[in-house]
Amino acid sequence: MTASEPVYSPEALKAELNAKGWRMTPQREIILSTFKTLPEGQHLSAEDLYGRLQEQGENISISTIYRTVKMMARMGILRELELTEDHKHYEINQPRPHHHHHLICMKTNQVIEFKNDQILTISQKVADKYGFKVLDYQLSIIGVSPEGQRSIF
Amino acid sequence: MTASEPVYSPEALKAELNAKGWRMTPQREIILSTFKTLPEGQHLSAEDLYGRLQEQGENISISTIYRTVKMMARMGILRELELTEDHKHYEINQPRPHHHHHLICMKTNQVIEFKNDQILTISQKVADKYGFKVLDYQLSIIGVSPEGQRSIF
DNA sequence: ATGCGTGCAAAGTCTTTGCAGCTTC
DNA sequence: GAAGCTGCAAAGACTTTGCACGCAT
Repeated sequence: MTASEPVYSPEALKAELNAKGWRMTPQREIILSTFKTLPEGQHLSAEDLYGRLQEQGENISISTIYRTVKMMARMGILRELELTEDHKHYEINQPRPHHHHHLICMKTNQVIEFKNDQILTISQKVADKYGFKVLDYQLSIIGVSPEGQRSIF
Repeated sequence: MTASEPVYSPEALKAELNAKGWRMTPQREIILSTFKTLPEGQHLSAEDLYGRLQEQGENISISTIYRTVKMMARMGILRELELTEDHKHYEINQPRPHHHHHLICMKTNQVIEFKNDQILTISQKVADKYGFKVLDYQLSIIGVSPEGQRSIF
């Protein structure tokens, strides 16, 4: 998937998995669907997703969750976000105009999303120069929020 | 430190630490100096740094290294990089024109640096809008390199 | 029928923390 | 002198892996 193709349907996922000799499973479909219905701006860690599915009565093991989100990130379906905390977060990888970036406060862990069209252009130009296929592009601005600036430490 | 101030000297580090009631130590000076003399484009994980210091006969414990790089990242002296591997890398946080970004191959873990002046402008505009003080800004383009594209998986 | 995927539990990797003694201010 | 800092070892958090069984193709 390039940055400007539509979000995956279950059928598209199945087709791509099968093309690689892999398989569609109920677990993979549930996980994809969970991310697709997540409100914009929400992102889940593996544990978040596990808890959420448990609440819904879906018993998908934590191993499968880790395996699946990593696979989907490698396919470009999910974005792997490194916010300030010590674990990864995932969210659906949406094309413009939904694609966004993150402004992160190092002190409070606050995360603000923002959009900017120039970044796609810059990213594609750089990727083209080196012959890379783009899966995702993220501008992360790391700083200190107004609240964070009020504390000395 | 904002994105356009000069790189830290030992004296500047000491001054800033003291202002917060903290202290300068030989370990902190050695670690700062190691990053400052690192060739552009090199970045070290905590273990890398530990090994490198061991080779030089500097016995700084791994705990101190973790504590120090995290502290320096929070101060804006080091950039914390999340490449594709499962641990963080650190490098000195340099102002323009040395500031750069990363193009990362998800399959081969290859990392290419690139520079782009627009990104500073964009970042400062976004940060200003929300009243954030900028410590670092990183555009990470995640994709697949030409070599990576040749393998099916 | 084949062999990929899942769940479980165990192991692994990276990172953090409690504490006693040392060092800096 | 007071308080932060280090080193050590132990613990902690997150993630991966081996294996047997089940399920998609």
